[in-house]
Amino acid sequence: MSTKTDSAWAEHALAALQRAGYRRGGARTAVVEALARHDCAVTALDLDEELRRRKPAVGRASVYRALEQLEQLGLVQRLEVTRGTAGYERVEPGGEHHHHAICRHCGRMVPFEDASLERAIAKLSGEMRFEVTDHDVVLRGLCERCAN
Amino acid sequence: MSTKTDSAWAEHALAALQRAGYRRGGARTAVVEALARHDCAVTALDLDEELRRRKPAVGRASVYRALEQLEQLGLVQRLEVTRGTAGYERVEPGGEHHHHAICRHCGRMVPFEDASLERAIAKLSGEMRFEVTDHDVVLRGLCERCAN
DNA sequence: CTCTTGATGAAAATGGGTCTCATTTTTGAT
DNA sequence: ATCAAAAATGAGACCCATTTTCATCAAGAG
Repeated sequence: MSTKTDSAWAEHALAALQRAGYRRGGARTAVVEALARHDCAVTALDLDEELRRRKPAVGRASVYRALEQLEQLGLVQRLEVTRGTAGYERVEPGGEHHHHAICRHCGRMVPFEDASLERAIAKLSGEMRFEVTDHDVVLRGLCERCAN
Repeated sequence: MSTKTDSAWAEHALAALQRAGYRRGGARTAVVEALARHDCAVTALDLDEELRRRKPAVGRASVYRALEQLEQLGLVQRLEVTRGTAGYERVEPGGEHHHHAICRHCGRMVPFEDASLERAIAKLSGEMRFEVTDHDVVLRGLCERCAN
């Protein structure tokens, strides 16, 4: 969970996109680079605003398109951060990932990871008559600050 | 998971609402009864459509209001069924609940429950500096039919 | 270099979900 | 039972995240 740009992920993602048959495009690349700069879920509109003002401005449609493609390829994870708005964050190639506890009151997201949780899900996925490719766990409640 | 109306839950919910200080109201009661008739997540708009045409028609605002109040009291569980639309389903008084595997392709929801998963989440909730009141687990992938 | 096709952005369209407000019910107090 | 205060309700306007449209541009095959 460093705070600097995860250029390793960016390269990984760009390569995967090319491999998937997508052409090289400025907008999509900009979205990938922006995601590489964020350590936790970002809203599509946040990215849009962030990329709108750039030499060649990136359009909102391109942001959404890129996010969808990245999600499809398993390069980013999508989750609902507040009623009606989704957040996106990169998925590390290794497979390790975290989940989130979201405060009902202030919206703060607290990331966490837990091996036994993952184990339970993996076991379950194998036993079900359903081809599980992804999973999402969201804990809801009150964060430390809002608990009072 | 019977297919007939769960009137026990309806009574439970109505009582809880009253206990919470809400007055008796036709619209809210209608929403509770409608939820009691569904065994798995229903969309707010589905409920709206279902209740709109009734002796005293129920308005959309009332449906959303009732659902929010019910969710607040832990009587119903909310989950994102498709991009941008939430589904609601009753929570049995006992505390036992199920989660869902949602098909990326056809949207079908397959409910499931797993004790070790719940155990992992409970343990985690206790260890975190966060007051967890609810949790959501969603598995995504392809259902039996769409897997081919 | 040229052509085909994917990529892009601006703007309009969608569509859940929320808000407002005038009106009707509930319910505690009289 | 009667009343007034407060809550509940429904229609419709409104909001806002996301999607679609479409005209234009650029990437890459040949």
